[in-house]
Amino acid sequence: MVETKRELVEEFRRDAMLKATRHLIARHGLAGASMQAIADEAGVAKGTLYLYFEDRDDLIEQAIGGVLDELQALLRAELRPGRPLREALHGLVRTQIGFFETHREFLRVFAELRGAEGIDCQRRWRRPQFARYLELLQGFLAEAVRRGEMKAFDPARVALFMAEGMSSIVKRQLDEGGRKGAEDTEWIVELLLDGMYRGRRS
Amino acid sequence: MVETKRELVEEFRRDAMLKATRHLIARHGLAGASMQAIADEAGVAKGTLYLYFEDRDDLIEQAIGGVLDELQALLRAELRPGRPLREALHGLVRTQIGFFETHREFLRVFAELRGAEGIDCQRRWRRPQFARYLELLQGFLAEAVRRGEMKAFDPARVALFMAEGMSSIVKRQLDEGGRKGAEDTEWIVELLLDGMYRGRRS
Amino acid sequence: MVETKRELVEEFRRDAMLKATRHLIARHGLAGASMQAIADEAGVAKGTLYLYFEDRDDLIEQAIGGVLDELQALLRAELRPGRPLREALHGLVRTQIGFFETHREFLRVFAELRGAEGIDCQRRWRRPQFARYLELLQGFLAEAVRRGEMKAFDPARVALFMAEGMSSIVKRQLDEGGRKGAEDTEWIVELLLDGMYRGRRS
Amino acid sequence: MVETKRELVEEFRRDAMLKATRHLIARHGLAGASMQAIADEAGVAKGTLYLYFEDRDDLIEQAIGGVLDELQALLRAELRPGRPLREALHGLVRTQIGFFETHREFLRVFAELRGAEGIDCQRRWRRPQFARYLELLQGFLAEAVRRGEMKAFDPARVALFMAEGMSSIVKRQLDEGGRKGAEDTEWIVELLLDGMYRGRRS
DNA sequence: TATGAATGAGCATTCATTCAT
DNA sequence: TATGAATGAATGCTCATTCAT
Repeated sequence: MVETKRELVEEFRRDAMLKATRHLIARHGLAGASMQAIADEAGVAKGTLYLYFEDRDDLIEQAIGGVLDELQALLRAELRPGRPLREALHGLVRTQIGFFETHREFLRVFAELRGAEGIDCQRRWRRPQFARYLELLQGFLAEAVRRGEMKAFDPARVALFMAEGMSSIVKRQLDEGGRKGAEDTEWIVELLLDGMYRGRRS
Repeated sequence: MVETKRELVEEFRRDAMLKATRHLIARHGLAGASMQAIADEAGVAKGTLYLYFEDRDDLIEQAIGGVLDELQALLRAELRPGRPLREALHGLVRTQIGFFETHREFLRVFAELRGAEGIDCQRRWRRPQFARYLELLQGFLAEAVRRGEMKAFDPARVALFMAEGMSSIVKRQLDEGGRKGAEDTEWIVELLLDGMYRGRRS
Repeated sequence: MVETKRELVEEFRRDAMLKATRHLIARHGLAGASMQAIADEAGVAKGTLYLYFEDRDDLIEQAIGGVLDELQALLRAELRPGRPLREALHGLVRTQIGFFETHREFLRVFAELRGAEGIDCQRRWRRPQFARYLELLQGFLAEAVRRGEMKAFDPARVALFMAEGMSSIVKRQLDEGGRKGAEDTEWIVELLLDGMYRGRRS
Repeated sequence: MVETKRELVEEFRRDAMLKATRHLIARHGLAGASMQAIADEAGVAKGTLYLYFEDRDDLIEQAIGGVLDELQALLRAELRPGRPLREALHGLVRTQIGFFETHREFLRVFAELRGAEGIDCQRRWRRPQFARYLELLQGFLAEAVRRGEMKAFDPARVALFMAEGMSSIVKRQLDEGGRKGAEDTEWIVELLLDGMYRGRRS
């Protein structure tokens, strides 16, 4: 029982540090999240951060990873195998938009993560988070192609295209203060499924 | 005449600095472009950089801006008013892919720029470059909507969506060493115009 | 009785801490004996160290002092007043070499202690341990001079000279893994008593 | 000419830093010679140290190395091959004592260097300086043995013994403020050559 | 005008010490 | 009494910016 209490306190502080980290990254970018700044924001001493996390990379990895894991789980539910493409896509877009509306602080990280993809990644954590997200989406699209519900586009490429396009929209929406998640969901799904062309089917 | 000569020399050095900056950013990222590294690469002294540019941000802004201006001009030619949507889109995608194939060094910056969009502009340069690019595209789409060639989607949103999706594809393509610009152009245009859906027109 | 029992326990823990300290110093040098490392090695909490010792300096002083006291006692037995110089010197060298062969871990500290001798005693513990050791030796030599068995060299100087020379030999011997204590004893005694010169008595 | 002036200034500052380093080591030990402390003592900014030296190790190595090289050269002159043992030894002791009387700040470093010999040398510079000094002495002794002027003691061991004994004497002398270099030279040479024993030749 | 030596604030990280439990 | 989480000063090092030459 005593142990539980202590653990609660620890969990609380740990969360405060992770939250502070995300907050700072959201406001000032990865570079702006210095250990001192994080400590100040979290209301602890600099040294305390090192009691909870290995080093800066570890702290940032966990701050980012936790949230992305959550998103991952939500999307996995929407993209369950066999679901009709249109329906699944609708769920995907709606979920992702909703997620970022609650974690708006997180869009910047997401963007920086994508930006750093692929080149000269000395930061060990940058890679896998976004990659796992893409694989999920790609897997679903591949199945849709097999089912004949989707054109024979390369699922990996389309997944990337969608992910980027979509999150840029959410980001812009939130930057502008709007909250038109429902509307956005509609046109994005239509654009992706049926295209923007009004003319005769080409 | 003497004045002109001096100006030529100045322009030459200025260009050397901008080129060095772009080169370094391309190879080592924004963080790798330290003032010392830029000065060395450009063959000038560190202090000289401050005679031509306000500070590091200014230098980087101009280094990036120059290239984006070039791209801007190319795209403006493709998106000339009245051009059929499909044709213009084709040209847009092809041009942009081709541009980044020649300036592959530049994709990283592009990504980082987009990542930083909109939040906390201590970095004052991040904003306008990408915005101008979008406005161009958005203008063309608006006209397509007016002409009735495109569905009544918000041109600003679609422009953003397209731009992000497309550049992420190019980035990935180049990261992987591939050179399938022509193929990519085709499916991207088809996806955007007609959607990925294989079923009956919805 | 209860009190005695408690005292025993305390003494036991105290010893564990001192032993841990010596162990760490031996393996990783003074700098490697951090409070955390000592606490871990001793199986107590960091805070507990401060219940038994004033601060780090105090702990280290006592850890070192204990061993030196032991050596001191051994040497005192060898240097008992009136013993013939050659015999006593032999005993001294043999004892000291033997001591360090069993406490090899300790030579490093010994060396660091001597290095720090005499200057700027922010480290208050460095001084007295080695000094006491010297006084013992010096006292014996003074007597040998009085007895006319030794030349009228300043006993304090000779004591120092001997002590340093000797322990450097042991240190080197052990560093190299050798175990030639007996041999070393012989030549050191001969060098000190009769010199290295081979020619006629000068 | 202009170049010469600049070089002079640089050499001057460089020397100030090296001197400050030695001074601090002498007063507070190696650990007390932090980059900030050295910078303050030398009257420069912390960053300036890194313009002249690779890193802390480099700075300390050079501060120590330069002086030891000088000593090395002096001793080499005294120990020239073929010189009679007594004469050479006299020169050696006198020179070394004199050297430390002018570089008294240096004795502490010397002692710490010897202390750190042989075990767990992560500091790359600690080793070679003292070793080279010993090899010089050892070489001379080996020759004296070959010539039959010295007893068949192991020259390496005797060199070590002498070096340590001697420098401890100088150190003590200087710590106490005395300046009895001449006297010390005499008894040390006699002790080493003929021993301390007053009785009949043994 | 051009230089590059000098600066010092800032960074991530360590560790002796304190103190609420 | 014993604990170990929390602290924060200190460390080695980097780099954008300044300024005497």
